[in-house]
Amino acid sequence: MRIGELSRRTALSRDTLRYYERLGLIQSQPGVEPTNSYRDYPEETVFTLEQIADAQAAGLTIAELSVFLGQLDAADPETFDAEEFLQDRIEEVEARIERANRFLESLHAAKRVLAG
Amino acid sequence: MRIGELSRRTALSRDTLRYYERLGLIQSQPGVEPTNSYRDYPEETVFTLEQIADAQAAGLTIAELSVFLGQLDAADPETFDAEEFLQDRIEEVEARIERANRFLESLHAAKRVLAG
DNA sequence: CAAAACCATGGAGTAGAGTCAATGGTTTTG
DNA sequence: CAAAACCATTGACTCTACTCCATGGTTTTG
Repeated sequence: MRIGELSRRTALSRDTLRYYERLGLIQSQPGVEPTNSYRDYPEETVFTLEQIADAQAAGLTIAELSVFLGQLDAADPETFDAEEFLQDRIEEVEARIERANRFLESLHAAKRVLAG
Repeated sequence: MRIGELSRRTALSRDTLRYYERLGLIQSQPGVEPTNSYRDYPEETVFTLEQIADAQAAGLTIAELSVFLGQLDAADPETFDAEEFLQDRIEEVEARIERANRFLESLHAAKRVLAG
């Protein structure tokens, strides 16, 4: 699909999509028509972008995401430990969710005070 | 307490603490000694900073946090609806937590693939 | 008491994640 | 077929949340 449709379906701006593509988070192909320079995004990009949104909500940076989306095969498999990377991310995300839940409870408490 | 102790106890840099104070998230007093310009932070600041960390993990911006920490009494009570503000934050945070949990599952799945 | 550690203020600089604008082509549509 | 809608590329700009630096004064400590 073209970038316009992808933008509509993901609610992300074209600029954001191009930005993600520059960073390598998503990819596109030249498109079937050779007459223009329009790019073609595969259907699965929609799913990838959903994952990106989830990962960002979980607090990952785009650099970390790149590693995750790149199937975790970093340049040097000698120095990069994929399992360790995943374990570290898991712990960070769990900690973040805990904090978020604690804050959610504060929000509810504040609301009860207002109402009561 | 002085800023150094607060920094140690919260693991936040002095610069960050001063930054937060400039934005009004925390407050300090001139300190008992009149001979210097050292500021004194009340004990409760530690708790406030914990809340700030939680709120940030939950995805709130500092601007939103200011409203929340300011006891929700915005300038004009005619145009500002505190209950609505809280409800909106609650929904956003819940959505964020859902996304984060979904991503956490992706991390676990990736780890299983690596191991298995 | 001198060196090390601490403090304040002001302003500049940085990193991350987009966002905007200019320019110039290509499709779609009424 | 012309206007409207779409697309690509480049580079500059913005915003948020810090972080660093320079300067100069104050405490603490061996």
